Amino acid sequence: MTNIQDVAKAAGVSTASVTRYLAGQTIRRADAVKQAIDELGYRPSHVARSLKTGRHDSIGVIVPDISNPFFAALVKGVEREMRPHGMQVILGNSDEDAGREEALVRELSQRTDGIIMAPLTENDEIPLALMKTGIALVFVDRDISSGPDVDRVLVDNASGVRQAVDHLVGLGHTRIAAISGPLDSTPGRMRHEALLSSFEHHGIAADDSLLRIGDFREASGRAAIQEIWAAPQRPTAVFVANNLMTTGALTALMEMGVRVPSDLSVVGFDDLPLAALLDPPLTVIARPDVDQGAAAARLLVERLGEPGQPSPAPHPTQSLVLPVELVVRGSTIAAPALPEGSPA
Amino acid sequence: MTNIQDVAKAAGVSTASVTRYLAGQTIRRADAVKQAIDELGYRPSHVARSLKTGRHDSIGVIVPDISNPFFAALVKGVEREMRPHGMQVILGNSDEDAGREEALVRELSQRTDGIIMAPLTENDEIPLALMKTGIALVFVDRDISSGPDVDRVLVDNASGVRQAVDHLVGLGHTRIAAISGPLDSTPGRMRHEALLSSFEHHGIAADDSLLRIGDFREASGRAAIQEIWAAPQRPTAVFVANNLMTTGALTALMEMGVRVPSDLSVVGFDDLPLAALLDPPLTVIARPDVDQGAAAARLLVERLGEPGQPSPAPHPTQSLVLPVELVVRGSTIAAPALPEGSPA
DNA sequence: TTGAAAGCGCTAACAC
DNA sequence: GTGTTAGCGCTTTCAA
Repeated sequence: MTNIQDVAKAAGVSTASVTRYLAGQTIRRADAVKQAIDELGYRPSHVARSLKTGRHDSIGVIVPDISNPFFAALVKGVEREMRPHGMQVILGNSDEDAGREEALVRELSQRTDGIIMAPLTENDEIPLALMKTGIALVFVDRDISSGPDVDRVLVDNASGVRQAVDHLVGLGHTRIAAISGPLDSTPGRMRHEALLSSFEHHGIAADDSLLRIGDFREASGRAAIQEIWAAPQRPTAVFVANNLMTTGALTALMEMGVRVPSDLSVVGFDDLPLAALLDPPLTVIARPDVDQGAAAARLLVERLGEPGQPSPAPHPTQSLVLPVELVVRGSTIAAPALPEGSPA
Repeated sequence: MTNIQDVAKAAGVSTASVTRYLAGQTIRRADAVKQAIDELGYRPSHVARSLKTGRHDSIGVIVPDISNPFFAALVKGVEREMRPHGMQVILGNSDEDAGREEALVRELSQRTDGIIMAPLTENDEIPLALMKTGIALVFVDRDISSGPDVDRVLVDNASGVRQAVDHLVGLGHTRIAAISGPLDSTPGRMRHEALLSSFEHHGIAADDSLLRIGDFREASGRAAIQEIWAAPQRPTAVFVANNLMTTGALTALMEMGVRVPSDLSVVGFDDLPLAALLDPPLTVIARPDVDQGAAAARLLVERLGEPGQPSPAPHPTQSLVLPVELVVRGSTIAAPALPEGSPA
């Protein structure tokens, strides 16, 4: 590879002048340098530059599952926001694996100026270690319980669950099942807690045989709904705490011959790309995905500044909570008439 | 940050010995070095190491659209295959934008030892430039017309289209519409060519009013099906060349009140995560996604070798063509009885 | 086995 | 505005 010395020699200047030219400063022999660069096909070594400056002009995004459309959209939001700032976005997919998350953090913290991540669990200690290295950090979608001093973007999980439960109760449902996410993750815990408090608010008794905890993956949604449907008293509606588990639950229901919504109303957290095309179209709590990523990217840019510019002054961390929205489609209908002898 | 000198000093050895320890060689004062590393929390600088060795122990994957489930799955396959080899996977999403693809290639070629990519078009010159830098390269899913000397993994597009057309013809369809992909991309061109030759093989006249070219994105599927449905003689079946356009077409059909499959049979290329849950369940050509990524990763590993090991001897490039498979679900049924006066 | 020292390619004082 | 030069942190000859 041709290096800066070759260019300097060819242009008859010092390497310092080439650097200055590259940095956009005005130098006398700019044309000669430009020509030398073009002719030699010179590309500055990113590695050498990083070693010298300690900057990388890139950021990392670490998500638990890139094949979850929510995270794919989130990443898109980050990229769109970062593009005009001249920062490369490097993506890491931890595949819901703590070991892999750690490897990614270790790796990306050496190649980037800042990291946007959705920690696997609230007890995740990996981000703590990261913060000590001084790299800029933004949590998105998920939080950790200790170490509050980080920028973060979350959605209003509690409000979403409340809207879902209100909607079902408004349709006359009282036997409501739920498939929650892992209680050691922020969205899992917040949604589950909001569910219980919504039940309480509406005077609905929490029936353990109708409450299941999954792991946010498709298979756990399948298993959970099968158990729920085997309960002594079946529910008339079910709330599922994320998109993948909803998919699993719907598949299992179809296989079991349970008709949605006549046998069972279904409302899911997270919109799905094809939710409107499903049979029936799915009622969901939709939350911002692209926007959530973009918001996280903006927080990071505020902290890092633009490439080539001096870093902005440190400022207090920010917590953003984005609103969510109930989208009523066809998978929720009024509860069937109460069987004889039921309480009002 | 603590560096190798600090460790060497603390352990009372030279930096060379620390390097040797890190490389797994046996040195006399190994314990002291280990202790110094632990106490100081030393992490070798990846940047400095890369500058010196020219290796990165990581690979890049560049896809046109990470929110396309096909590419998300492909990336997953790459990561799963790479993990045991100790190589980090860095992901780039070009968002179907040539400028962004170029930026990613420029960036990742400086941070990785090899790149797996799906070039945007067959005329894409970016990979050619990349090959000149000597970095290892594997094409996946898409190819470029010039510069054949690259490892590649494709799927049997022609066979897939043939299976789809055979299936429709077998159901009695003769007025078959098609929404093809961009003719300057490998899958777009191959599928379109296979379509025309399948038509010819079955004696079906290609009707321009039923043939549309999209861009593999959802909106173009919507627009195309609307145009097709406005044709003087409507089709009884449509073939759509990828998943996103299929989604768009189905949405538009629903909005137009066209019933699938009674009004129109639909077969799509690419399976969808929710294809079985759609109304009706979608008949598709399913192709390997995770496996395609894993295969590409394997080719790259064969070329690069393991981190820390000497590189394997160069060997001829390989081209893999993976089989695809027709999955018949509910969106294709027998063609309606011919209107009076039609030819047999 | 070990240490000294050169140098990967670049940037940023510093002196002119 | 320009050139000289030290040095970012590491690996790798080379001699011992």
